Amino acid sequence: MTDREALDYDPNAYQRPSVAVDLVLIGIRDSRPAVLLVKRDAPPFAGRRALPGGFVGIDETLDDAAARVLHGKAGIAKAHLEQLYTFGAVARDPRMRIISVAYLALLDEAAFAAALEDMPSLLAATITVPWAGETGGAVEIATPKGPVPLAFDHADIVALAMLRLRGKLDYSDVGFALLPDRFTLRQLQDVHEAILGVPLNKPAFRRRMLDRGWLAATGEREAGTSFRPAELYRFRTPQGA
Amino acid sequence: MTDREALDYDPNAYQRPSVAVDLVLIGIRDSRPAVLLVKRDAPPFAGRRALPGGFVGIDETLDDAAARVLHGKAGIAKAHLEQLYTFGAVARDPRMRIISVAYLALLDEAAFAAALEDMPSLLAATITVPWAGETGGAVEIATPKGPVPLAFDHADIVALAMLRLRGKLDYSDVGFALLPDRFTLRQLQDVHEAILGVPLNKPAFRRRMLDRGWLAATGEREAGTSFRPAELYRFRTPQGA
DNA sequence: GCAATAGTGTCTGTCAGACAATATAGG
DNA sequence: CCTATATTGTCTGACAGACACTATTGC
Repeated sequence: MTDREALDYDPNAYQRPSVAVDLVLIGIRDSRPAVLLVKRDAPPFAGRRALPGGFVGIDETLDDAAARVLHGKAGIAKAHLEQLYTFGAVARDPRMRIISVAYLALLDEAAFAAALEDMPSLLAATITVPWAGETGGAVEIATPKGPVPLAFDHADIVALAMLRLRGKLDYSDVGFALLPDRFTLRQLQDVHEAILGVPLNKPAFRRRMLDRGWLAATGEREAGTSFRPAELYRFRTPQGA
Repeated sequence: MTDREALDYDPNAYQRPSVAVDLVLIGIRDSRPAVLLVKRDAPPFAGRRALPGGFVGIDETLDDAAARVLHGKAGIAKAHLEQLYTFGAVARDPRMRIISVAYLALLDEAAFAAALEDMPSLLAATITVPWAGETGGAVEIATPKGPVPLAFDHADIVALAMLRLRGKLDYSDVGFALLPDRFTLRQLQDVHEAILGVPLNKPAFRRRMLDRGWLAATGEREAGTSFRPAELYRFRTPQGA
């Protein structure tokens, strides 16, 4: 029996990796996608920015660990959370073997701003996706002061998060997770344009969204405009399907 | 400092979960999707069928672990392998905490048959997906002798694999991973129909596939038919995009 | 020539993009 | 009335489904 085969029978005989979750907290700021980052105090990558993360407890599910990090490290009570991908390169953390389950977390503009307010240690950086079409290349993560290099393989994780977001935007409800409870069609279109990085045709967008049956008109109108106010809609989880 | 917070700072102070990979080996048999299963010898679920899997070594990546299981447990040298999802329910294995990274592996008909031949311990079971539209419900896994109950949460993993396969079929190259190097358009359509579970329109399917630019005509024809032989095509990885 | 399937042409409905016209709120 | 944006209407081109027709091979 080789060492490799022994792994199949006696997991206790071998060293186990640590398992962590890392969160890509995304919101829309000034019509651009942005991500919330923490600052690392200790080596490796001391001083660099990183995704909020934490180890998975032996008695907690991955989703629970993600929710705990969301609450503890970002001070956010509730957000759309979905598992993204699991990163398992051997040397992705130079200290020891850590396998990281990445989660995508989506915040509306108010929740994003509130998190920044409540946790001054957080930094918001805008994400720019070079229009590389399908294949997910690198993304630029920057503040007005300049680019923000990330620790570990976290830039890859953000890039994958944007790719996933783009892919799911049109056929799933992720777009609504970036908006408040009530929103106008223009706000919804702004979110889609920010994620996709391209302008969209207004009448076509309206038709498509309304025909999907996901929107319920509230009868209310937005306030505070100096022009014709738009109708407020609410996301309605699809019925029959 | 609470126990939870301590996890963030000292991973060695707490027990680590084991990490495994499980493979959903899918091929098309008799125009139906099928999966390759191993038989469990030891408890829990002794005697039941399960997905081939193994623990992840401390010095191997997740992809490497998946390739090792592919080779060792299924006797397959090469297949399309892609990470599917990571399952982390606390009690998914009653013995101990095992987090499993599920992989989707796609085999063409010959490779599927060869694996069955080479490893007599493998069982091929057909997968039937109830036409539940989008939301991924349960799938039926059965042989001609009857339904095959799976160990652990492996039935959920197979269900997710089918959902992913259906979702990616039309816009990615996964369909070609289920076919040999050279194939006819009819074979390609058969694969799509088997995965989607619905008949497709022949002229529209041909147009769509040829317009995508993924197919290269070989000039050769299939042999052994008693009627007009179809042209053989080869998958050509997209150029410009 | 016959059987059976490969491959093509054409019609039609659906739908997105483009463009423009109309509606409406505050000032 | 004027400004700025919401909302709607219409035209057009791209494309999928339906259906029928032609092509080709073995027998």
